[in-house]
Amino acid sequence: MSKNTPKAIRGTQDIFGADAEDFAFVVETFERVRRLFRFRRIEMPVFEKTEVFARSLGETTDVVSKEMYSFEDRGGDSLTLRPEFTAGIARAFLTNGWQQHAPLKVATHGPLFRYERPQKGRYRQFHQIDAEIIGAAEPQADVELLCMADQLLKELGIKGVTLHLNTLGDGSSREAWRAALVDYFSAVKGDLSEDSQERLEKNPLRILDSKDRRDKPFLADAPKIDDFLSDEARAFFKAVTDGLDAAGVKWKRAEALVRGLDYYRHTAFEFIPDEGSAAADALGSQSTILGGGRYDGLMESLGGPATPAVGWAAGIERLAMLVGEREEAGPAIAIVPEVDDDFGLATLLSAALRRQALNTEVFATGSARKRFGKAMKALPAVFIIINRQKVVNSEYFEILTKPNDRRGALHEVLRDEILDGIRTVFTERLKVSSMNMPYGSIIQLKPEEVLVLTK
RNA sequence: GCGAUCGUAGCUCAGUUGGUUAGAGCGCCGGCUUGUGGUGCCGGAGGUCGGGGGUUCGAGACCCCUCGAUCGCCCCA
Repeated sequence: MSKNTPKAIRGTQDIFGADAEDFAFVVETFERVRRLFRFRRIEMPVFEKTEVFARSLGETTDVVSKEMYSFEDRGGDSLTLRPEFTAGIARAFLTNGWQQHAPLKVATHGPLFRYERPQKGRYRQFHQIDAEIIGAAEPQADVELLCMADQLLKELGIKGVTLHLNTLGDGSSREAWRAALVDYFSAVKGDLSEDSQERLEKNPLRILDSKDRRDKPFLADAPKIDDFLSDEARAFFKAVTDGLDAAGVKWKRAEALVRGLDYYRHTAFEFIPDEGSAAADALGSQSTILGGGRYDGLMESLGGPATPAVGWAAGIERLAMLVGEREEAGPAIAIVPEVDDDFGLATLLSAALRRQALNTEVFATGSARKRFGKAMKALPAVFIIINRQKVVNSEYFEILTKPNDRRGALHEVLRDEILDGIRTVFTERLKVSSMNMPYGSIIQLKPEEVLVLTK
């Protein structure tokens, strides 16, 4: 590589091969589960006016104050690449009059941008799947959303992950709790870590999940949200947990679980790998794989009517790390024309087979030997080798259908389907009633038959 | 924004206390062998050792800066 070749931007990734398969598997599974739960697909712009994020997330949050990709466009407007989905969806809900569809269940996925230090499972351009229920104040909405998340993780085959659940109460409960925490921690401020002293000013709730040893002694006796919950908030949370129990979704109360962004109320949750699990190992310090909560305050911060809503998002890269290696599957059929003159016949066959919904790849570069070697490496279920033979004065073609023994067991079931497909192509084209074609059979075609085939 | 480790061919890595034309395996290209084929053998292309500066008779190795990667902290999915 020349030193003049531009490099990828820090924190971005080019995804290829097995990793790309993992990524696609996550997205495809999400799409399937989304339909099962009847969430409607939406597409959102990748950038918005900066104020969309500044007003909804809160000016003082780290995301807004130092992690946004903001720029001025040619018209002088301040725009920002979306650092999350929720704010943009809320904006769309308000500007498009989607109130008429409320309660509205929507889902989307795509890239997000945050100027952060890259590390394991964390990038500057990263990707999330996202689900939201807007305009539903009932705890049933929280339950349905969590059921969907739970089923998604199960269908992805991710094990050793637990739903950690908490309530932040309604607006007034949350404020009372926050004030009590500030009082409590201010009294011992000098003994707290520097980080937590700062959090005391900016985000006191966050002190609760501090990892610093100096903070730990004070955490157990800190004020609990449960002592500040209004009767309504308590009833709401109970309805959520009862619903989860009814649906068979396992959960664990996590009193220290809070949300960083200002707009959250009531339910807050994260799916976190169990300690010592393979999932925890694979993720390093990026422990949360799916997180969200209720954000009843958001719409008002954007100047809209009070609108209750609840949602979650999950990092696709993180999920992809947990779904296990998905190899790129080999082709069903590999076609190897031994000489270039037979490339036309190979093209004809591949086109016909693809129309039969059989994925097919043609190997036609290098010597016959190399062609076969490359076809081997692609691990097809079946080979079709086109071999031109000369016998005395006439020329004929041999078409050899050969199952791949190397991965025989894997393709056992597939083979019959594949050979059926090949048989169909030949019998239809040659207008013969049937064609015997067991594994390893050789079909000899005269030039005039090839002519019929290629017509 | 802070800290630690690292950066040699397309990939995975060797490269001894600084000492001649920087190596291997895999991959790629070509040839031979074999001849219903996945093997073996031979050959070839491909590196200003991330970039810049410095120390030295001499730097891939040492020092500084910078860029990037990885893993933590903060924050967060």
